[in-house]
Amino acid sequence: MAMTTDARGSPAERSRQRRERILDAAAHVFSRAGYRDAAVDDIAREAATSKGGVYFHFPTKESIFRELIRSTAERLVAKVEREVARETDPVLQADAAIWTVLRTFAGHRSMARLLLVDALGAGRPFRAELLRLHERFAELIAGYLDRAVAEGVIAPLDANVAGSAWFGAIHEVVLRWLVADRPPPLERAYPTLRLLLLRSVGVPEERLAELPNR
Amino acid sequence: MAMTTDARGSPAERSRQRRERILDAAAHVFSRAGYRDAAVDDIAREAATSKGGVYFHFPTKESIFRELIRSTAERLVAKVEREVARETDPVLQADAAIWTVLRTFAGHRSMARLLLVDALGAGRPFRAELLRLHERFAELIAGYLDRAVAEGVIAPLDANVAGSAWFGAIHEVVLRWLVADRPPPLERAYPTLRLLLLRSVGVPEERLAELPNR
DNA sequence: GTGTACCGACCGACCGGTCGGTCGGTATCG
DNA sequence: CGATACCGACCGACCGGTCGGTCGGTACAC
Repeated sequence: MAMTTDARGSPAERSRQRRERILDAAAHVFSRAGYRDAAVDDIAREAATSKGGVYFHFPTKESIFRELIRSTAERLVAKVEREVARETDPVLQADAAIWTVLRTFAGHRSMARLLLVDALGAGRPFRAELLRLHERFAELIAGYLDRAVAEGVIAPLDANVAGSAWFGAIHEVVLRWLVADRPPPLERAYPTLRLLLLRSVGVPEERLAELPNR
Repeated sequence: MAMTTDARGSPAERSRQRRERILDAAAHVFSRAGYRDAAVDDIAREAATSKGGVYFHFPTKESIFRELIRSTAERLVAKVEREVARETDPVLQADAAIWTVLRTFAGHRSMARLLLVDALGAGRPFRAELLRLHERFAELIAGYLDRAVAEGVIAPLDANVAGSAWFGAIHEVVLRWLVADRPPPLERAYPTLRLLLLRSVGVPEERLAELPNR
């Protein structure tokens, strides 16, 4: 009845799956131990393969981590942009972005750990990459704010600083949730955070009153 | 005329100076290479002493770093509290805190690097310590906000979330300044940041108009 | 004043462990 | 019989920490 081996699919397919298994294991190990303290041997063990097996699929330890970060961030950005695109009003777009980020992180705690915590302990090159990621999010936000200014919804402001500040505020709130012992649901911070952020750029109180409930 | 040796002061005094020299060198090396990549030999070389000399004054590499972080943070918190105490109005207090932090970091770039960037790459125990530091600052801010609420200057809000958000916003703006190639003066972000933060908690526009110029 | 005993400060060769990466080999499949 | 995938023993760089030893003072006796 049950197959005696799990040798399903073509060789190419099996190889792809193995690669994926290694990536999954790596995500696990990295977010448990941090980049430096995660040994390739640990990843190999958790992926039920060997160090040689890992190095067959990836040239370096660093490349595993990079790929993990890149694809994770990619998915998040895409998700945010998709949700934002469903709205046309800049205020609602900003709100949707905040909500999507919080909700996604809330549902993927270890992914969040990887992206926000571990990547920092990984040495120079990663920090640079991570900071570019920060920048990317900050610019995403700055873009929405600029459009809000252009449409006259809010008064002009330095969108770069505001983008960084928004990103930093969200980042820190998520970080606190990540490192707390038994944290309340992340979503609970949403109403306060949304109010703070929207008010900070001068969205008028009337607009704030008519925001959707979540 | 000039002394032929630089052997000034009592032995005890010389020892204290040496210790200080090592601490200075460590700050340098740590903020250049990050904790993990900073070898004790490097610190020794930069302090014009030897590894053994370093280990005479400090029990472990970790202890050097801890002392550096602790004393630096201590000084900053004390400075902020001193500046805040010169004001009585909660809004002006918050403004003074923001200004003090920005101005201090602006004047001590490598110190800021140490505190905000390197400490993160230093492994588990430091991250914990660093996060307690975040918490401390966030609570400092939350305290001011609570008082502002109590005095009826702003409407009630979740001061914990707001404290984290404020801290995160400031943190990120400073971080961006730290890692930029040739950044504009950090103080230039101050007007925007101050406006964002104070508005975010609902300080009325009239109050914002009467803030001091810097 | 000077010999002597002592001590804190400092030196740097060395040890031991860790870990990323390599390489010669083997198994499995088409 | 090749090629692809995989294995795991091994290498070597690196680095925190140790330890036996040196050296410049200082105190004190005489």
